[in-house]
Amino acid sequence: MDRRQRYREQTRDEAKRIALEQLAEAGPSGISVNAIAKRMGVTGPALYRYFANRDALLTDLIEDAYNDLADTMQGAVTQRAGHATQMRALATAMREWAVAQPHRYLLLFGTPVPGYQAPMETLAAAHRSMTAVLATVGEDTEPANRRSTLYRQLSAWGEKMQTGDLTPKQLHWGVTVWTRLHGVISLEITNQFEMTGVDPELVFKAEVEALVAWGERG
Amino acid sequence: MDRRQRYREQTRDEAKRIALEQLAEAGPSGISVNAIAKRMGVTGPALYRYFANRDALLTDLIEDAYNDLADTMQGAVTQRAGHATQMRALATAMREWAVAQPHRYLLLFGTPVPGYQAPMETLAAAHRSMTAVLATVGEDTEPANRRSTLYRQLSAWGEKMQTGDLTPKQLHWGVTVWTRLHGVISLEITNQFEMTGVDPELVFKAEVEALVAWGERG
DNA sequence: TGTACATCAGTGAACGCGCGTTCACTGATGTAC
DNA sequence: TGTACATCAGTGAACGCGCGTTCACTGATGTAC
Repeated sequence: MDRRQRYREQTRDEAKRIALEQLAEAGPSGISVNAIAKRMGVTGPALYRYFANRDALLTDLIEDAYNDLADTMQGAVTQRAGHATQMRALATAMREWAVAQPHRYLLLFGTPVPGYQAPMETLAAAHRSMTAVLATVGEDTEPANRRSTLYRQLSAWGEKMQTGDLTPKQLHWGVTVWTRLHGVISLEITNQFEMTGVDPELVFKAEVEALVAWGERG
Repeated sequence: MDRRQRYREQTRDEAKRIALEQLAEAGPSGISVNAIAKRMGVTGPALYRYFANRDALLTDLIEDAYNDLADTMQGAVTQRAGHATQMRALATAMREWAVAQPHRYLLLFGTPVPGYQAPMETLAAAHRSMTAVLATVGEDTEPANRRSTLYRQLSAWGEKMQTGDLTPKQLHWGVTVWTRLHGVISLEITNQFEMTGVDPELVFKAEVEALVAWGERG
């Protein structure tokens, strides 16, 4: 029977669900094995049947978040056609995901968890989001200045990521999309706009349109 | 005699210095009253003569960091002339400050410290950085679309901040400078560029030049 | 279908540790006459 | 200049709490003949 295995997965999922609630309420350092167990109606050591230790649990949460975000962004892009349309869909999907669950976004891109070293497994999941961004890239018409250090580094990165025939200029565009969207989103979900009375969503949309305009200019 | 008072300040400063070391090593949650006292060769309760409690200490660190960053940015801008030159100086100063002490930058703009509510005092310090950004703003020639929601909110914010005769468009420029610089800087100091092999400084410089070019276009 | 054995979930005690904060107290440093 | 008093820094014990993790053990669930 695999009833045991199904039960194992349910228990793991419940533990992670509660861990996410703790993350939302008290940040990464608020995630406690003992407290999770107590809320599951079980003693602390019981959870060590399901996670090697606290860090393993954290790794699971991080990997899940990367994958969830990447799925959301991929989904937004692949269901649409045209670079401008894809760009807007990607940006909206990314922001809405982050605003709906700021603690998960900050788990990935906020202050690094002290003493925690991300294992290799999470890297693959992280790459998938960048792939979605690169799907919104337009054509590259002008010949690039291949001699600049930045473009050489971008080329090397593109080869490592197997992005196929994307030029350094296109990769640079992808990076810029990423940093600009992150800039507005991260300031929004850390409440930095609060004291200004300015709606972060409007700032975000304006930034997206600036990107679209720039993208169409080539 | 004010020997006592000078001694008080020295003790406060030493406590804050050690707190910053803890912040660098173990994040905000790694700041511990007892551990600070121990490293000062004193018992835990002694520090309650100098700080009402742990949150008051945190508030001090945050206020200091805001003021330090604002001073750095103000200094970079006021010593130079010309919008493009000021823009480059401001951006460089901001990035170098953040890269030199990422834990302090993240204390201000990273994941909010759970359970900590920033008091009003820190707001004034926060505003000073934005003022430095707004000093790099160019002329506004075109008439703005004053009917948009974003521009109305920006106007209200400008009046509240007493920015004088800056137009909504110029305020929007200031916000955009802020979000774009923060986007690259925050991803750099959370090591998100590490796995790409791309030098964040080059990405940053390219972003600054894009801002300069946009600023000169008007 | 029934019995013997293996697997595994969960318990409870324990280890060693650190935390923020209060309180009554001692002893040193300053102030006023 | 000397003495009486007030101020203040720091101590040590205590409170109540939570943490991650280990270990030997019980009892239930599954598997093999």
